[in-house]
Amino acid sequence: MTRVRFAPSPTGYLHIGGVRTALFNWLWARKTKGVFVLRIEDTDQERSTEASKKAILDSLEWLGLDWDEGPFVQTGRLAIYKEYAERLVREKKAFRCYCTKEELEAQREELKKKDPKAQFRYPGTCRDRADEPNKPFVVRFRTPSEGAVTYVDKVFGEITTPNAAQQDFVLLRSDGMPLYNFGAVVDDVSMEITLVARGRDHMVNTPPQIMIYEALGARVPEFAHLPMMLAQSGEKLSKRHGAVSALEYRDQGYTPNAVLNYLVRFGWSHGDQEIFSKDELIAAFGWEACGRGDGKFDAKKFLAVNHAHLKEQRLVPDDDYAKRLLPFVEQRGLTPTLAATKEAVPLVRERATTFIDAADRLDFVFRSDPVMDEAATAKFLVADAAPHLRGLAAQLEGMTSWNAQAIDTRMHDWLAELGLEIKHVAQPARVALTGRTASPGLFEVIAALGKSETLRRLSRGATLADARDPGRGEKPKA
RNA sequence: GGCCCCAUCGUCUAGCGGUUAGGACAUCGGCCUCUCACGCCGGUAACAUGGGUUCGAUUCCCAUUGGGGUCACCA
Repeated sequence: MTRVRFAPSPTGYLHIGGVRTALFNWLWARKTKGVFVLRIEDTDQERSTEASKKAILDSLEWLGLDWDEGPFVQTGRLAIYKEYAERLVREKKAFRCYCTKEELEAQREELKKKDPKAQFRYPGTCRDRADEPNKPFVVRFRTPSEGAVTYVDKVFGEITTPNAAQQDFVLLRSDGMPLYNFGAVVDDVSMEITLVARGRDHMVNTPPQIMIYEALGARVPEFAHLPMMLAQSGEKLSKRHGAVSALEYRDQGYTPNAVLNYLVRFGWSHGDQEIFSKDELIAAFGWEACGRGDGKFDAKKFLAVNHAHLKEQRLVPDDDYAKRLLPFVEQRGLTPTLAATKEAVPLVRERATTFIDAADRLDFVFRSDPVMDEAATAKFLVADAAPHLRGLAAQLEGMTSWNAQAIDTRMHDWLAELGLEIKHVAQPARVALTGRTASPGLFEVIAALGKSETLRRLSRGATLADARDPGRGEKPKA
């Protein structure tokens, strides 16, 4: 049984790099019908906050990365780390170190003075020191200076690191808190994790962690490291490069599966396929198709992927679309029903790149008096246009069946009689109905607004047009 | 600096010894067209460098260069 985990520390919002790590774990769990464990690594008391923890849970929930066990919280498991640490001390695989922070710091400074390039290594002063009651201590791992650790990474292949690169690293702080490597290993052992997938920035932690597994007599899990996602500049991706928090994308009107789709294609590929539903992702996912090179985040492609999802009924069905769109419409002070929202979705299906964009494009539908764009009004609601708008209204008034196709036919018949082309009336009508020069198709707009509302807006547009001199589009309103 | 890792269009990537080096985003033309989009057609654009191995290297090996990660009582 596969058991994987996502173990963020609650020291801020959930970063999209973190989402990617969670996603790869989640996909592997779902693909193998295994278990996805959520663990909160909150042993850094200074930086951990309850708000961050909530942001992480909210993010995962929004993204649909559901966990099967947890969330487990490390600060709730301190007794376990202590017990494991004591066991290692008893077995002489670890030892108590009574050196103070200041002493270590002084030694570091001393070394730096002699050779600025030399790296500080714990001198081993306490390795065989007798216990000293009532004196604070940390527990350090007794690292062998010879030999090497080798493991086979699921994406990077065989990795060998000499033990000489390691020192007697700290397992337990003097306040009883486990350090990352120790806490993670103890938890992964007791939660029976079979594969650890995480960012490449953790690759250096793997050898010492394997040492701990072996000292504990525990089975070493498999490891899979993911290449880094960097900013366009090549630096680490952070707030100054734009939106990096998962919830920001929610608030910008992205649909969760598109976020997952973009992130999964970053460092993983499946032939030429770019767009995936969640189920397709689960079916296609595998470590062998993961790349090893770091990459740069591309906001434009991300947007394009979101657009691709919003376009397809298959990926975002009308019901789902309407449910996610509605809050953005409400943000504009409008309160259509969910049903009305759903009816409007086809108008923007192929146009909207985000739900915010969709809400903007549909503003005229849900607002009884559409916001009239100044330039559009000045250009198209001119005196020449008034008769066309009234003529169109007259045609529509007589219609019995109200749908885009019928409206299309009726309008073209009418225009043919007059010897006009649609382009002569389309823009004035569009501005009268939507307030803008750009909108969904005119017949669809008319069909969506309904007869009485269409007639009302056309009449109002004609009135506005009357107020202008013929052929002089620049006149201000009276 | 030590240790570890990486290297195909601007970006994400396909390629797993022999290809006109493919796709997507972006970009530039064009078509479609009631606007905006969608869609369609086409263009520009990449194997970091130097050595090997091989009949033949983008592909395998080694260097160089470049980039990244990490060196805490953070995670």
